[in-house]
Amino acid sequence: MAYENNNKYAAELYAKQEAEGYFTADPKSTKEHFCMMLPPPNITGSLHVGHAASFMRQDVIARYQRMKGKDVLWLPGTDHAAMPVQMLVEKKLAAEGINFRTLGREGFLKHVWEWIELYGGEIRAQLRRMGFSLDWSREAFTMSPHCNSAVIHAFKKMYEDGLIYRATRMVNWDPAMQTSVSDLEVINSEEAGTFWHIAYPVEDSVEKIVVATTRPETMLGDTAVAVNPDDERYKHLIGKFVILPLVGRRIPIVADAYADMTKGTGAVKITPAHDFNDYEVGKRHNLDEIQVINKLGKICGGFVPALEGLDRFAARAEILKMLTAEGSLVKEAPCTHTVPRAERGNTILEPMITPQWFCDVSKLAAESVAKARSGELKFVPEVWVNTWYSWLENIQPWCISRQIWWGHRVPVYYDAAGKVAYVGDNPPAGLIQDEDSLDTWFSSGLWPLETLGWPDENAVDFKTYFPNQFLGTAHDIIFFWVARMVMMSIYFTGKLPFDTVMLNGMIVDEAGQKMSKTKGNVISPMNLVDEFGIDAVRFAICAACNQNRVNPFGVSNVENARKFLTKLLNGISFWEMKGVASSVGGRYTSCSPACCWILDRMDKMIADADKAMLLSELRFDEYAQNIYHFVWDDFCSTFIEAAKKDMSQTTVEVARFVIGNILKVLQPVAPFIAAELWQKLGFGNDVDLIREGFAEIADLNSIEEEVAEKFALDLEIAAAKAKAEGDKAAAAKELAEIAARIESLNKQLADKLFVSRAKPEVIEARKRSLAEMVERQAALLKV
RNA sequence: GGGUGUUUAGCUCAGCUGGCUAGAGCGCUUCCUUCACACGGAAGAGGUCGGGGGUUCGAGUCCCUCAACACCCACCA
Repeated sequence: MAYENNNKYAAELYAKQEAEGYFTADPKSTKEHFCMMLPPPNITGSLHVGHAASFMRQDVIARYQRMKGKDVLWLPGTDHAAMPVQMLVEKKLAAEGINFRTLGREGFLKHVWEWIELYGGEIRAQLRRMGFSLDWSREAFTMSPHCNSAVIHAFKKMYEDGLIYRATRMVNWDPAMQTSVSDLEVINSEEAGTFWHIAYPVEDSVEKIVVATTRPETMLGDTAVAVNPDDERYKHLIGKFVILPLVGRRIPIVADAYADMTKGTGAVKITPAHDFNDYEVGKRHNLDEIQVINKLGKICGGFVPALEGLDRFAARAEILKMLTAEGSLVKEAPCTHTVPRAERGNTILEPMITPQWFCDVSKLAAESVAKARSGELKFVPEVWVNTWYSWLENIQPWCISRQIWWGHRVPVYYDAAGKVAYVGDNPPAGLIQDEDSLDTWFSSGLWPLETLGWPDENAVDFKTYFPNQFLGTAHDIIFFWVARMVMMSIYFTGKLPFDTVMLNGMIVDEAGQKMSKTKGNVISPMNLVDEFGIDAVRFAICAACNQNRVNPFGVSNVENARKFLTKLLNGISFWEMKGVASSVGGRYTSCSPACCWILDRMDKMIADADKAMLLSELRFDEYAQNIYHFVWDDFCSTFIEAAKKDMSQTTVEVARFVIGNILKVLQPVAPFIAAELWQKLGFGNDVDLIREGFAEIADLNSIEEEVAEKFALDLEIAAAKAKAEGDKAAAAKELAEIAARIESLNKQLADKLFVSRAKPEVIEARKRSLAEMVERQAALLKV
């Protein structure tokens, strides 16, 4: 009998359980409440193996906590994912020959909603296929009318409190998407580039000052050359002026510590409008900020008519040609430098001074740090707390506005004069709304609040389930999401949104490589489910989820899990033949040594399962491996073999008792096969296993424990004897090993320092070990 | 430049507050269609726990140091 793909059965059971409210939380329940939020995946996305692994861990927790007698709310939902969805729909329209801007905001959004209508169902169907025990009756969406009103409420409050403000500052600008992006969305990539040395003639002098740059196109906006005040080479030039080549602008030579004497030529061109550092230098020296690259990434300002309107990179080439022609380009050298690229779309970003909305989170960040320092906010694994501190302690204002259409629109309204006239919901007529939309993470940051009915603080769900007990998510969004939720919760409620955060590692392929489409090593969890069956995939994922930053995973993991399920089915089928389905089942006090032993092992297995599921531990790999080894090694290899030699009705009933507990421990990981067996063996209806109490230990008395220990030792001795009888050479080898071991134990026990300093239990253990060795030696010598 | 993590069998990894002969899965070798299971069973090979130093009766485990790899943050002339 082999484990076969049980997806059809799984789908039916899941549908039944969903329909009958088995996953639905009950605020009225007298049970302890346990709430966690599903990190909302992109509404138009599909389930990748990273989702599967992260959500799988959460499902194991949800199912385990339910069995432990809690009222569990695991709340599902999806995220509107502003930037990716905007890009997708823009692209789709472009393929149809439509420039999305010609549609206008409302027209474009209509297409977005149609797109969501078309593709929004996939991820939800996949979450169901994975068997995740989510409370679908409470499903949320970050762009729902309710979430929109929560966002507006939040914005208004933060605006009125002065945390949100509009300012014209330098931000990272994506010329392709034509929007600002936040610092976190910038990917710094090391790339090969060129250092160009350009000579700027000093006014009224034959001297020239040579500056080095990787971005010559920005020279059109230069308003100074900076040198280090201590730089002997340039000291005499400070306060003088240079004439900017090509442009003819007269710009000062300023002294600023920013100029690094060891870098380039020691003199640096200053373009305050297109470089973050230069922007700061410009502020210090009151320099003009001259914009020479527009929002489309094209040259503007009209300083060199031949370049006007050229793309920034085409302009670079032109400028180099012109500089060469006039002899100003004195040197070029290859170099590697860091290029800021957009996380979405990979466009090279352009620093740009634009008006944007900012959120000042410095105070909230400090409180978030304090909550972690005090231990109120816990991380699993703990190491992440350091990352938490280092980011939050150096936090910068968060640019929350985006110049795209899909997303929550900034709820600020202006009068005809362009002054802010209203902020919030239901604006009076005749005002003009701000064109910007909000960073997706602004609404995601409210997720644990808005999904429970907030801002209505009297909503039943909010009162019952907030704060949540737990959050599990991938570690790469600790800043984007976790930090924002914590800060927003602290701000609006004074409470943490949850007290334990599990940051899981990333699933990589079996060679440890990040999965990517370009590498072609992506594996689809849904394909695996189709091929191997849902329970095998679930078990495999659970067993692969260790606490490392990366979790290698591949088809072989699933094959292995499938073998295990087959082993389990076969082990149970043995007992079915012995009539286990019609037996009573129970924990018998007077049973065979093998029974005592299996109950003892079972107790350890259950205790280990409970330990692995502590919220401070969360060792999913150990949870799965624990079941694996108990079933395979203890229950099948040892217990069944022993029972074959000494079968009785009592043994069958102990077996039934053990099987019942195996199914309970298995339920969180492989719920469908567990439920099917539960019903087949007559324990109850399959739908109900999820509601059973978790496995409980048999709790052997000391006499039973001794019997169990003796059984284990006898097994070992019997195996050694059997081997010795068959193979004299092996017997001799084993005897030699035992003798050596006995000698070393004797030596240690004779060591006065050891005996005086070692802990008594260690000495006891050594003595016991010695006695066992002597017993084994005696047994072998008799052969 | 700052930080974090990793380094244990051919591969992927367990080894918690130091304590019995360092483990698992896969792979490998030999044998076995034994009546639950070949998605199986039995036996076996394979490790100076990254290098060096230290603390200790005792170190894979603690401390120092060096090295390699990975990732994060900052820099971005």
